[in-house]
Amino acid sequence: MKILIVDDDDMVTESLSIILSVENEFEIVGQAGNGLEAIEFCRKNAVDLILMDIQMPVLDGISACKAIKKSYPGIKIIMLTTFHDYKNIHQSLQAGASGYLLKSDDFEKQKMTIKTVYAGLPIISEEALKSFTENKTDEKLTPRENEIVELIANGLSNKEISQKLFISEGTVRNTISIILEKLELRDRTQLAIYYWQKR
Amino acid sequence: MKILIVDDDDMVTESLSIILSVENEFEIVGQAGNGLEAIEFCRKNAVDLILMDIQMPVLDGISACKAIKKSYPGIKIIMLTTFHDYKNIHQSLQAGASGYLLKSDDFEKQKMTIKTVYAGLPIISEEALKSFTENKTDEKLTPRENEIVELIANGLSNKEISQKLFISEGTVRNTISIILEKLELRDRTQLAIYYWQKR
DNA sequence: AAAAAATAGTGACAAATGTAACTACTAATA
DNA sequence: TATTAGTAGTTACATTTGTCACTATTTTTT
Repeated sequence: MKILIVDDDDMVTESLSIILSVENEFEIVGQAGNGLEAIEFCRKNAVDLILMDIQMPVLDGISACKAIKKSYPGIKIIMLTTFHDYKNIHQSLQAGASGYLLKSDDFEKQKMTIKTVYAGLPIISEEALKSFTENKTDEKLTPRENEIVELIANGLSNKEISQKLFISEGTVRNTISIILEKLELRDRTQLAIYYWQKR
Repeated sequence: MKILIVDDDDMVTESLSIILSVENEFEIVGQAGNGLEAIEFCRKNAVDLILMDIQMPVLDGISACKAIKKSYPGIKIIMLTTFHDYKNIHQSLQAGASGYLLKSDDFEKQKMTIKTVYAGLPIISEEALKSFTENKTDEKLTPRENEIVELIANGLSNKEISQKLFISEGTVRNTISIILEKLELRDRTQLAIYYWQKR
């Protein structure tokens, strides 16, 4: 299995190369420092699978993933990152990634992930999966504020929220103002999107 | 690996038993016809992994998954279904399932999934993954309406939408009214939620 | 004990949103 | 060819939403 490792941190590409090349199945055919280099490499070399960082200079991993998948749909791509928010998972999957794993996952898991993806099954790491399912409270917000966020994210109007919580509509509006300011959002719709799409 | 198969359709449990027992690694220790039977079985027998249908009489798979995970967190559960909408995936993962596969997946993939989950990596089937990432156009809506839905789901205001599409704000408002009526929603926030959470 | 944070409220106001009732043009379809 | 569907528009109106400026309790923290 010809593997290309893409990460702007040489420490990461180097250590991954060493660890993975222990396995006979894996053949590290190249390393790239950003998305553009990865695309270049795929054009010139045979690659089966790419381990790709998300945050990189020049061209980020998600854009590179899109481009590579378009030109070479046969190449499997596993996103590799320390950030594991919902947004990145979602975007990566939309960009055509077959999986997602954390640099902090142990090596046995990483190897298993690579083999499984190569076998044609998409996979996400346990930690990444957690970010799908973990509860959506924001530590920047108070309990009451989080409660209201959840109601907004379920499509309730201010009047409905006030009735459900037995408080005045004015209070609901004030609280939402504070929430929006804290989260740097503009309106309840962006808040609902933030709730479901991000984190 | 001691496997319990839970499905109200005997055809499914039988055929899965036969196919999986070919593999020496797998030992089918039981079959159950609903969630309650599954819980009973786990109380009386040692089980490593459960293949669980979602839609079942008496007690559905998601509820059973929750209950079993609470009492026996060590048991891995893979949801098994013909329906693969986002809502079910999401609910299953929240209920503690480690994976999700379609009855229509080929047997090799199903075996791989079971082995991978047993190894501690959560996995979802390729088809299920598709439902995460597939494009979100609604066939009830016209192309233009879908375009506007997407912009709303990205948090844009009516003014921003009108500027982006070079049409008047009034037209945007009218179009949104039609969209809301078609989808039986009340406001743009519910529309954004519908876009991201459903389908 | 004082200060800060969380909760709840009011009134006024501006801006955004959604609805209704129409018109008008074009492209596709029966 | 007549009709329908899709797109785009206007005007008017009602409602909802969000902001601002304050007040007031209660709870928590320093």
